[in-house]
Amino acid sequence: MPPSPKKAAVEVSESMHPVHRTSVSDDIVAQLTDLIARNVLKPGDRLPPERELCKQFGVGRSSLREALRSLSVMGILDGRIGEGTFVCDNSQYLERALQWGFRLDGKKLQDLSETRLMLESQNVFLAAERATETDLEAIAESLAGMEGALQDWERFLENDLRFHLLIAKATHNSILYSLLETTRKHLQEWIKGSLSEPSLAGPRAELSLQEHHKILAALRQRDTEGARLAMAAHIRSSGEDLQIQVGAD
Amino acid sequence: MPPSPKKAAVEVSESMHPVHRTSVSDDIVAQLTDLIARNVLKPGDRLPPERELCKQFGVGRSSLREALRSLSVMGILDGRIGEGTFVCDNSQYLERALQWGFRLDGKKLQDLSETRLMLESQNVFLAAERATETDLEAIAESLAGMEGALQDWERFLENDLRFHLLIAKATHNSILYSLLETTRKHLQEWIKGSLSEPSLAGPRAELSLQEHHKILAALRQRDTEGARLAMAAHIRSSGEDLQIQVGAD
DNA sequence: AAATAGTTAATGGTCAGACCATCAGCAAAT
DNA sequence: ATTTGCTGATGGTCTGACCATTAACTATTT
Repeated sequence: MPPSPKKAAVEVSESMHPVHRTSVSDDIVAQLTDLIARNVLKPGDRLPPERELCKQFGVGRSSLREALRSLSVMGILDGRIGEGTFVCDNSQYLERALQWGFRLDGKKLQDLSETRLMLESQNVFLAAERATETDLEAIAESLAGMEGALQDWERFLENDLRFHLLIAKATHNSILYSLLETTRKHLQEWIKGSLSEPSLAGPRAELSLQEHHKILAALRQRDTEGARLAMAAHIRSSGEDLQIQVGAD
Repeated sequence: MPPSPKKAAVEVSESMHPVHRTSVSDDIVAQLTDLIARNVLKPGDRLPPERELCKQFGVGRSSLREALRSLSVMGILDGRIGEGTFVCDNSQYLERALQWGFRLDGKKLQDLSETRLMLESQNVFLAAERATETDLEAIAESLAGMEGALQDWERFLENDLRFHLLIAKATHNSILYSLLETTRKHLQEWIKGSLSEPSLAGPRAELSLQEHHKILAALRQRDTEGARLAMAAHIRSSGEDLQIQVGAD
């Protein structure tokens, strides 16, 4: 043996790099998602039976099922006993993904409402430019629904939500719509969880209605800046109101 | 047998509702995500061995593994051979989820860049209010990095990206940061795919530098509106430039 | 002929057991 | 004190079996 007391190991880091240990099911997930992303597998399509996919991929059924199940959990595939496995026709992948993210990432309430403020402001700005007559009609309808539900808090809120989502839809930008929808939903759930009583009676509802009318008016006039300001004011006002209720808890 | 030729089936839809057949692995996924969302399982924690979890849940190993694997694919769990299964310490669940969403949801390029414009504008606005001295220093450093890499296109872009992400970070709003980061990354990949040559030599880089300097100056002066305008102008300008290159394809 | 009931094959869902690959920890050897 | 080799624990994979449900077909009844 060489008597050298301290022999440094050969340094060959340049010529070799860590091996990539890719698990079988991860590989299958990657392949399938690729097929879906490239639209080779279209929503509604039926995959071959599991036992046959096993042969095609050359893997055991467990590994294959781990991959399929992963995609099912994410809302991308849908397996039905006796029928087969299908690609979900929802195509709302971004929304689903966002829900998972919000659910697990314990975000601060302030960050959430800040994000919402930005989204709503920008959405109404774009909507003022792009809303079609049909869009405006639908928005007006939801506002009418609010007016007709001053005594029914549940229905009032429902139409309130519809009003805002219809505006987002009127941007004709599906990303902005998805972002606002999930942000709002998550925020609403958060509130529901920490607010025992909906309360919020007469005067607040009247004010809210007034604010919504202002927004719709700006939209109709294609007043982008005015719409943005009206929306920001509305959200700030309702936010303050909420603050009071939560704070008084 | 009753001789009635046409006996209508009993209508009891009111008193019975479709049974909820919940698959075993879905149940486990729900339980585990709940534990994580409620912080009972903290990032870095190690789960019991699979064979023991099987007993605790009272399920077979396949079903359990389908659940664990689903969470692994989503970047929530991390299984290491010989060591165990751990809760990912990333805690960037929202980012991961967004990546999945963007990957599968074939979004229009215009929607993406529009979303990016909004995020960057709003982020720089908030950053002008909230950036700490450390934040500003880091941003200035990345700008210096750009200046020192006028000949190295790769490094220039790298510092460019860093500049924008540091601004997003300076908002101290993790949601806005995640949204911008994933949107940008996805956009960049999209571009890389449809752009063979990076080209874009001297004059464009100089202009870009100038715009970045304006943004930083506005940030330093806490000029929220100025920062927003500078950023919007910058993105529009670089967007037009990109349009030319892609269009000239 | 039409509606109903029963049968069968296909398919996803679950379980059990086995084996492999890899890692941490420890003991033995140098 | 460092290296080497062993061992048990653990995730990863495969196989085969059985169950539950569905659709399609067949036989029966009306």
